[in-house]
Amino acid sequence: MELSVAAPSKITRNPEASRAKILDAARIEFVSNGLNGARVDRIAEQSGVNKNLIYHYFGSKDELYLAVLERIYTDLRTKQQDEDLRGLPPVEGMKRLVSSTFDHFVATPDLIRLMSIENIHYAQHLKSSSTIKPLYRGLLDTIQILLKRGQTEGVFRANVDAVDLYMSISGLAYFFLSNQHTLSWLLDRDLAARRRVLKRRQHVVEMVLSYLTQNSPAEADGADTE
Amino acid sequence: MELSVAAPSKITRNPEASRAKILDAARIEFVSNGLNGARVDRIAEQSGVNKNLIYHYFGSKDELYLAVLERIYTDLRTKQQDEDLRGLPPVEGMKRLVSSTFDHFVATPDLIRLMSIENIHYAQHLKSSSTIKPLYRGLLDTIQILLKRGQTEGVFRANVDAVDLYMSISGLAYFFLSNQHTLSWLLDRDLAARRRVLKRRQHVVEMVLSYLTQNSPAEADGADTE
DNA sequence: GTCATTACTAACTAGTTAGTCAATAATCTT
DNA sequence: AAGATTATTGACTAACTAGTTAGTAATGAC
Repeated sequence: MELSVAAPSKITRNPEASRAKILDAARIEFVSNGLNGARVDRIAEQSGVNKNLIYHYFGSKDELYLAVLERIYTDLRTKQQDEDLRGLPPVEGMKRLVSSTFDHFVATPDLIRLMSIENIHYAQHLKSSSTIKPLYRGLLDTIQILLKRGQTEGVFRANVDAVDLYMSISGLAYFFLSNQHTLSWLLDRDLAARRRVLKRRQHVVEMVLSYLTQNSPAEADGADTE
Repeated sequence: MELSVAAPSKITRNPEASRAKILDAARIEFVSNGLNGARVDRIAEQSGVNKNLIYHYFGSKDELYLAVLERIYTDLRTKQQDEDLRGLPPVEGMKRLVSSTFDHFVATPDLIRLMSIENIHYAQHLKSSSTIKPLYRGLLDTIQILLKRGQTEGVFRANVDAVDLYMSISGLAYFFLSNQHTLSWLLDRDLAARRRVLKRRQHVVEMVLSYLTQNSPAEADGADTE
């Protein structure tokens, strides 16, 4: 059918290419339709391979979904080179950490959607993955290092929990993106518009930094110092 | 089969009770399994009515889902009596707004999950609802009123957008709850534990308030004053 | 070159699932 | 009390869908 110009061999069989095509099509299918909405037949059709090849390589729909999940999480933590930030002055380092987290979320809508989908399923697939969890250690360490140094230098407030801070940095960016469809409708704003996104980025950085750089108030209601 | 003691009439037919039973079962089913994972047969079984009665009252699975969605959104905005806060001193009013938003999210996990589910579906059902959207106007007005007065009194920073602030208040609480399953696993913490939740509440209030009460820095990178 | 392995395909199946049909009976209308 | 309407049911169906069976052909091992 197709007259190939050069291409030495590998015309009839190509396991790596097939695997990759399946994974790419699966990612699109799962991200667009969720786990239950995704159709194995559609993945086969879109990737141009026979359906049974999917089962040959991945075993089941759920295992294929897990493969997609592992890949996107690994990509996140590989690209997010936060170790570089550890040497920077604390304020500068935090600013960069917040904005790069925000930027990566914006650049990878698939990640946001898969995280939501996975939480709808009570993280049951993630929990069966051995590769994803270790990726998070480094990020928390980076936060901890910047936090400590900022506190020693007296520019950051005391008693900040690294995990809480991580959740706030992520949450401020995440919600805006994960819920943009409901929010855009309810608030009468196109949150996907470029200038909205940039404005939001600015807002998020400012919020995190003002929290960190303000002296912690002693009189916060109901809080006993742990 | 069942010997009823008193109960005057209404044994054989009871449209309102049937509708309510269907809606209750549907809520549990959609919240637990998502839109695609939910089964109409299971809703019929759990509510104890014949499946066709569901179609008689609600028309289709999607319309039933919308009915569940409308009800939970309406409940949120009915219980969230933010109008009361408008008369309070700005700092106090904001503190209460943040903590009551947080508390309502914590108290209504179904709402969080339905919001996530709806966003996975690109808010297509919400957009076909006429009842939900108007509910949000009042909340934004409350934020705007408190914001303005705080700025006039000189306790809040200038140039805060009410929509951005709303998204931050919600986002800080929402992410922690909506993604608690992945986060608990990845961060090695039981985020559902009572003391974690209380600590998080404290953290969120402090973050929003420090942002509001700190003077806005002029030197924020890349931001031209609009 | 033979044999085991691996890549790949077409056709099939058993189970599910949203939605319907056809009917009965309770309640409302007049 | 007759007739229309509405609540309620059990049985059915057409379409779908994850996974399988049984096979062919290319590649690698020796």
